Amino acid sequence: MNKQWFNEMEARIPKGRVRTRFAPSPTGYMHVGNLRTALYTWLIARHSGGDFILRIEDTDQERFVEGATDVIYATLRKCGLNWDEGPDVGGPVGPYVQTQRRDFYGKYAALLVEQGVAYRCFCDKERLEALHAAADGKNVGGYDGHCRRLTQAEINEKLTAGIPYVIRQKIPETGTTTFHDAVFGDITVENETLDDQILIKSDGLPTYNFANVIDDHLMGITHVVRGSEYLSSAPKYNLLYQAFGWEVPTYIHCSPVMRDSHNKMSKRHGDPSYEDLLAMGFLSPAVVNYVALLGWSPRGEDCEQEFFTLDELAKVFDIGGISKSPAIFDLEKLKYFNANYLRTLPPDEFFAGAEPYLKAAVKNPELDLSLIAPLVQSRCDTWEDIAPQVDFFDTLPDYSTELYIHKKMKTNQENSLAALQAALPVLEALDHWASSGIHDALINLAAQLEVKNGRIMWPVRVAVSGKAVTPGGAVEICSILGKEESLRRIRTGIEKLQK
RNA sequence: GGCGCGUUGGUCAAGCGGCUAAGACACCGCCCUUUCACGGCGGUAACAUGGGUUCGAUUCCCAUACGCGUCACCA
Repeated sequence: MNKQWFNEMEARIPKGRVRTRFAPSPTGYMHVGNLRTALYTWLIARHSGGDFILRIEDTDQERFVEGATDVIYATLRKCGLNWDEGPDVGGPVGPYVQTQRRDFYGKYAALLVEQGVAYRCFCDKERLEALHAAADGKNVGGYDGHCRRLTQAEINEKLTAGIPYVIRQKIPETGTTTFHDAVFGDITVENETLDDQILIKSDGLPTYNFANVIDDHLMGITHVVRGSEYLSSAPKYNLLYQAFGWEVPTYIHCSPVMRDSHNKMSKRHGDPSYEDLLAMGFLSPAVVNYVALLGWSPRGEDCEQEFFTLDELAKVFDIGGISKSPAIFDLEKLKYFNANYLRTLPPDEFFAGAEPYLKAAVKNPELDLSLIAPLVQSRCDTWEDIAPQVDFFDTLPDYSTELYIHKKMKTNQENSLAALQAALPVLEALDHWASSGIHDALINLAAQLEVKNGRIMWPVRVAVSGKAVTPGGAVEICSILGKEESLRRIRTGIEKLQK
């Protein structure tokens, strides 16, 4: 065995700083749970001024999906989760794609075989399936250790015969193994319940569990964030680290993000991915903010704060705030976050984001969209809420005169007709069409007629919008529509009411 | 089934032996107001169950129930 090579690998490992990694497999898209894992991983690194590394785990060739890595890159970028090392940017401990590291795993596995901590297994599929069938749900788990007992002569014989083999980890038959997790604490299991798991598959590629241990060590990873579904395979890692004499990183297992109390969020159920949420009109920072709070909460003096920028999160994020129990993804609460982000956007940024949605609903080039935008800024959960609110600017909907009836305003069809008939000449007389003038004219009219403002405002607003609920009031709408169109709509209202 | 993990209001959650058990979303009411929204104020609503330990348990321990995960040459 080439000792020199192992020493060189060790020498590359950066020491003395926090290093975390996000290690997705390119098998699908970025789901909310993945995003959260990436976020926590990034936050832990940034909190300590450490390194955040991107590693692609593509050891399952059957599940490889073309283009999936691009989605990962794009999502991470859009969220602001920048990485210091990765397949595209390189780094001191590359390569950062597992299939490009396949020789490494073989060498370390051979080392374990040499030490007697792992062994070659020549059992074929049929035998393993028979084993499974015999076990049939009984408490005898996994592999029976058949090839453990092969003599060296038998091994050599099979090797020269070219029989394909895997390399399995030799788990002690007695005793217990204790594994420590930063979220779940100490977990102790009986070794006899542990399976002699496969380290190297017969295609020569490592299994997830083995590749993880090797890569995390070789890349100097100090904190491993992953889903709690890996919790039960974690104790076996300790045995591996022990065998190599390596330091075990801090493990942080996170409970899943659920769609309801029984099921995880999943593409299969049609749950939205990060990309889907953006397409649904959500803002990336709002999604990130909300997702951060699904399974983590700030403690101490920040414990009542819920709005955080990425930088603020990096500052206050701590592992102790991660929750053990699963969290249900609540679209209503995401909407609340999004509405808040939308509202606090500077007006020009809001307009920039809203413009495409405004254009889709208001085609008339005469109308100034930049005047409509501020009207909807405090009235949207997502961008998608814009169009249905502003479409009346484009064309007056055919509405029922019932809309003129309002209990609190004390309006009905008759007095609305009168109000419109009174308002018409007053507005016609205005030669400068602007909010303040329109406002004063209508308020003065109300005063003159000795009625509450609403008695005039409500009918006018209904007449110019054809809706019971509108962004902005009569004055704003009239001013945006322009004199000619406003008067035309008021006349239409009068006609409708006269019928 | 074995093993592991979890369980505070409908939801996210604080709490880490002593509290009238925070806060947020949603919901309801009031105020503001020319509608709606925003904003302000207030309200309804929770420690899964049973045993211990303790002067005292949401908090510690043990059962039970329910839920989740895992028992692959998938990650």
